[in-house]
Amino acid sequence: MGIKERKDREKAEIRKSILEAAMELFIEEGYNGVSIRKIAKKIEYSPGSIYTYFTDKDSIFYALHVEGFEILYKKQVSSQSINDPRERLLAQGKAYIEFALENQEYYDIMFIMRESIELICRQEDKDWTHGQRSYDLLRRNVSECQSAGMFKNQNVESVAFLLWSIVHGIASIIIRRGSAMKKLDIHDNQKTIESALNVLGEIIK
Amino acid sequence: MGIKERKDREKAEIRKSILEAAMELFIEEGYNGVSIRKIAKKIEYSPGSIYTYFTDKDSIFYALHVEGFEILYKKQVSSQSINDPRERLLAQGKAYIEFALENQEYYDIMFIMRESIELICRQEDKDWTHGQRSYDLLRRNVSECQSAGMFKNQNVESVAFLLWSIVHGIASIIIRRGSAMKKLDIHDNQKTIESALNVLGEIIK
DNA sequence: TTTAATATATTAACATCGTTTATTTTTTGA
DNA sequence: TCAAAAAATAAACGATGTTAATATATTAAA
Repeated sequence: MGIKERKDREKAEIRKSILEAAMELFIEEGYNGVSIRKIAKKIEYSPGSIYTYFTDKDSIFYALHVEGFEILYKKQVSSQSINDPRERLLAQGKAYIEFALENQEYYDIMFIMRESIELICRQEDKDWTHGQRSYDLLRRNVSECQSAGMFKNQNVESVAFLLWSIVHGIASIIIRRGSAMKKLDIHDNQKTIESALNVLGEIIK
Repeated sequence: MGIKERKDREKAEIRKSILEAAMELFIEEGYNGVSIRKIAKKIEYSPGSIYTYFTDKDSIFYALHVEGFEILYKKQVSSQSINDPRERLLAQGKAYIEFALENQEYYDIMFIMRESIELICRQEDKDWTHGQRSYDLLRRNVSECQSAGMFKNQNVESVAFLLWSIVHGIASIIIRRGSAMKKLDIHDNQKTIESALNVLGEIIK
């Protein structure tokens, strides 16, 4: 029964090439550059064929959103090896922002864009499978920090939400307002992030 | 010379009605619900007429963005009356988030949306006049907190950027991921924000 | 008041978009 | 080899932003 397997493999390959083409167009030409017709032209298929692999345009972005969470989670896990809970938490924050800046388009799709997020709500029955896994990691780290004496008299949920807000805030401002920041006397993103995280490190005790 | 004035007034009124129609459509039907043709129908003009008042669709969103900053700045100024610098800073943060949640569509246009922000970069010669004013207020407050002994050994710019990131993070997560949050065991936005700000208040010393 | 100039409004067209349907081509399994 | 199934296509639909040619008001000067 190797034939069906090859078939599946081929289907998966075409699917992948659609996602690759979509991502390339998104990087090169922005959101408006991503059209079914352009994707089709890029992979040398007819526009209609795309609908054999994806139900609509939004679901292409949804698939990219899933890809993005895979990358993020791997990165997060690899920063989990640190023993000290406080250091581990800070490293996770750093990894999150690093991911966001190294994969700005993925981050946009995963956390900022209207289009993909609207679909997620439908697609996942208002659940949020992929984000959940990453968020659970954060919660666990916060909880372990608390066991180590940090965040006294604080709710784990509140702290986790606040920390996520902080790193998301930093990442999304830089992604969306990078050029405006230059006029706020913020010139070096890398340095700004570092010092912001330093302030955060000083502050979190 | 009252004629020219009346003329200008009339022009301004039509302009305003375009913006009102655009905002209504945005609130009622989301971004895709805002089209030149629908705006035109709503104000009983032909689609082409819109272009007498705005160069393109993006510049309509740009105008809304400017409106939004007017509202935000007023709100921020009114929370400036508090004497204690630390309390004033916290109040400003609260006012910021309050504005964001009470005017989610404005906030979206001002800080999250791709379309309007892309234009801002062109329109304002990569400057950011309207945000600048609000950001200066934040900087001043941070600076005065520092004079009062807070944020020792910290850079004003870094602290300001971090604080902006925090409130922006909270606001934008709730606006974009409100439904997903329910699945993260976050049910009451208002309570979450309050306790997140409480943690922040505890943390900031 | 009439007329020329100007500002505003409209219509119709263009290219593009996402998506669907009917049709054709290709591939599969017996 | 051939019927059935799957995949790919072309053509069409309605909708979009925008523009150019045209028509209609409105204004300022004669």
